[in-house]
Formats: sequence, C-alpha cells, structure tokens
Amino acid sequence: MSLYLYNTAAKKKQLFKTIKEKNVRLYTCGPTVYDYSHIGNFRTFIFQDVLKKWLILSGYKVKHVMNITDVDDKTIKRSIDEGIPLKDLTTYYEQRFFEDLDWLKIAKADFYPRATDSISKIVEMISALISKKYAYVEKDGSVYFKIKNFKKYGELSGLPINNSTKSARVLTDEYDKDSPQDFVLWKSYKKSDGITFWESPWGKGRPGWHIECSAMSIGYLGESFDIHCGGVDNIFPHHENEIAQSEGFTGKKFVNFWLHSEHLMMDKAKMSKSSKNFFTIEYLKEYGFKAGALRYLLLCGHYRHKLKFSLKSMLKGNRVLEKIENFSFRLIDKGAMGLDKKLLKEPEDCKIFKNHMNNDLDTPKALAVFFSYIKKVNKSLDDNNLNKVALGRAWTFFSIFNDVFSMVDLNELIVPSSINNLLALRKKARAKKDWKASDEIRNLIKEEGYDVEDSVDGQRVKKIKI
RNA sequence: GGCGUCGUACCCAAGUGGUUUAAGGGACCGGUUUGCAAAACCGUUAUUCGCCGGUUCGAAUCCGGCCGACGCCUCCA
Repeated sequence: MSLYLYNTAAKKKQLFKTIKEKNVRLYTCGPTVYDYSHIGNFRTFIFQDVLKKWLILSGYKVKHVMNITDVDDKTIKRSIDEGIPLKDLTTYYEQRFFEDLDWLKIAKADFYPRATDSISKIVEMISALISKKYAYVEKDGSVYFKIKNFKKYGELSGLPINNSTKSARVLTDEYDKDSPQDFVLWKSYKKSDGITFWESPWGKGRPGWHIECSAMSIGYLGESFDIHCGGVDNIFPHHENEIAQSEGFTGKKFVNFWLHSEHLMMDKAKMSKSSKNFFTIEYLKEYGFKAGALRYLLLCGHYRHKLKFSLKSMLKGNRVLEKIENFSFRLIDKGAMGLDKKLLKEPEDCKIFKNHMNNDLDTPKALAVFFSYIKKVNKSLDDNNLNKVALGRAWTFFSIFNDVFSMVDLNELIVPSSINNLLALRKKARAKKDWKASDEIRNLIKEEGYDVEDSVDGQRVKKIKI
C-alpha cells in the first residue's frame, strides 16, 4: 500500500516519497500566542495530528517541529494594551495552547521552537540573503526581500506578481519598497514596539513574520525536508515567502510536500479571531463537547474541504463517541485485551479503511467503513456469535482506528476498587432479584462518577465524563 | 477587479459518466431485546442531487447560462 497526498505545490495527488528512507521530517505552522486558539485552528492541528499518526502507523519515523510565534505586531500590541510584559503574555497563551493540545489528544511535536529564541539564525539568514542580492536594506533600517530576483516567486500560490490590480492596502502602504509586493524580513524599530527589539547589523528591530519559520524549519529539519503543513490561508503570502527566503538562502529545494487544510465554517463565514465568530476549546468544553467528539466532528469531512461547525453538532459528536466507546467496551468485556498476539490480524474491512487513509487521508470514507464494521461486529456480539479469531480481528481494527483518530481514551476504562466493591454488592442483589437494592447501588456508583449498564454478559461501568 | 472553491435528505457529510433506482453518521418514528435504565440490532426517512438548457445510449457527476454561498489577493489555521 502506498500513501498518496495532495501536494499544493504540484496541484495534484502524488505518491509520497521521503528524502531519507522511512524517515519523515515534518514542519507544521504553529500558533501566534497573543490570544486563545480556536476550534478552527484546531481543525488544522488535528488534521496534522492524523497525518503524523498515520505516517507513524505506516512505519515511518517522524521528526516533527511546530513553531511558536511569540513576537509580531499582534503580540506586541496586546502586551502594550494590557500593560504586561510580552514574555508573560506569550507564555500564558503558549501554556493554554499546550493544555488544549493535550485535552484534544494531539500528539506532541518533538520541538516547539520560539521565534524569540531564533533571532541569531534569523539575522544570519537575512545577512546571507542581502549578500546574495535577494534582499535589500531600506533607509529606515528595515530589510526587504526582492521578489523580482527570485524566479519561482508565485509558483506555490499561483498568484500573479506585479499585476495591475494591486489591493488597496498595498497601494496605500507607505513603505519605501522597490516593489509593493516585496515583503519584510526585518522590521526596524518603531516607538509602538515599546521595549521589544533586538540589535542587528541594520540597527534595532525585530524579525518579519515569515522569516522565523524558515529559520526554525531549516534549523531543526535541515535545508530540505519532506512535509510542511498549514491552513490554506497560509499559502499566500506566508508559505510563498518561506520558499523564497529559504531557497534563496540555501539554493536548494526547501520542501517536497506542501499540505494545506481548509477552513472551518461558522454561519457560512470562516471562523476567525478578527470577525469574533470563534469558539475556544475552553468554551466548548464547558458547553459539553467531549474531546473525542470534537475530533470526530473535525474529521468527518475531508481536510481539503470546508466543514461546517455549530454548537448543535455536539449531540452528534458526543453520541458517535459513545457508540465507539461502547463498541470498545464490548470487545474488552469479551477479553480482547488479553488475546494471544497470533489472533491480532487485520480484517478485510481494515484493509479498505487503510486504502482510504492512504488516499490523501480520506477520513470520511475511512470512518464509513469503520462504522459499518462496528455494526457487523455488534450484531455478532448480540447473537453471541463472535469467536476468538473474529474478536482478535475486531480488536485489531479498533486499535488501528483509535491509534489515528484517538477518540477513545482506554485509560478511562480502569475502574477503581471502590467501584468494583459496589459492583460486587449489586451483583448479589441482582441475583436475588432485589431491584430496589440494585438501583440504590447504581445510584451510589453514579455519585462516584460511573454509569452502570446491564447486559447479557453482566454489569458494565463507564466513567461519566465531564 | 484578478484567481479559486462550493451548492446532495431535518442536520453533518461521501459520491466527479453506467456495479449508486445517491455511502456513512446524527436526529425522528416504528419494531426486537430488557426488572427498570441504558446499550445493541432490524425497519422507515432524497425516484432525487441550487435553477434552466445542452452533450451522451446513459449525468448528481461533462459543457454553457443563471441564482446563491464562501475563500485568497491584507494579519489569519
């Protein structure tokens, strides 16, 4: 089986090949930590999580780097507006970001470099770009990239350069640039920057937004690496500029595969901080969304298509999660976790599931296959017709599914002894058909945070999630 | 103005020429099972794919027009 991925640079699906055999070097654009990340941001991060987990499951060793942008116009403005040091502000939102990642069961990257820790590398790159005539210094001490000198400029996004229909914003800019579309590598110090600046060969200032990603990705992954991801809004100008800077600097191909995820839509408009139509993870958590439910809701559409999101979808998400959890409970009840390894074989449906995942991470189709399979196995369980071989196959498929979709938290299945004692009592009461005592104990268990369900196989407890 | 995407049931969402007289999920209703509750299973729910026309033996799928929604071109996942 081979993995095909849609490469924005090629504008088509391509067979995925790594530079170094069985090793993937992956860079994903991280958050700007001036505010909480929202569920739209996490659509992209969860897509990247699924990509990474799928690569690992396919036998690749993945080196993953995600940057933290902790200095830019917005972070500086916010810290001044709120009267707190930049570092305090960015540390706060960085921590909140990591908590959200954790809650959403997103696997940690190997490195989270910060822009402010990468200034020397950034200065080194800008100096080299100037000497190679890819960049020039303006009178005020700002440094710009000269896109005219980089022939490939515009190839990724397909946007025309130097067209006659420049946006109003570009036309009204006051910059002393050679060309309006030249972008800034180093921003000279302005009063509005307050105490935020670094010394450089061109005077006091701070890095432009795009250069940090080039510096950090090259710094951690090398001059050429395998995959670079982000949201579609990063294609232009961010990633276009990254290619220009990086390839101008190294003279080598920067990235082989560019992967971009589409936006999450709210009331038909894209979710964004500026339009104030966004939900934070904290809000959704309080509203009642479970982590696994959000993962499902963000993966039930293909990552390259717009996906609608609303608070109404909570019912669906939580219900689907419960259904999959119940399925895993039933398998565990039957002894799935203690099966001989020889019995852990993939069923045919799992191979179909894998084929869909290998086709540009087709999660909606993969999910459809998984759901149909659940139904089949549940039916066998109802008929008490599932033998060890079939159980092993079901558990194998579930495990592969859950390794990637990460919806069910198996740790939550461990039941404390206090609950087990109550269950034993209830079992005795039920044997005597003492329904009153049985229901009382069920209520006691509920107060301890667990639900009890009765089935032909006996009692089953489920932790009530908050 | 330039470039691009999308419009499928009550809702989310697959499907890009014939094994689709449209996957999968949620919701709803009916049934089986059940001490209760829950879970699970079975069945029902788009003769139709924004609208109009065309190509074709055959179209949700291709072409043209119209209507509607959205994205990028400026910070943005």
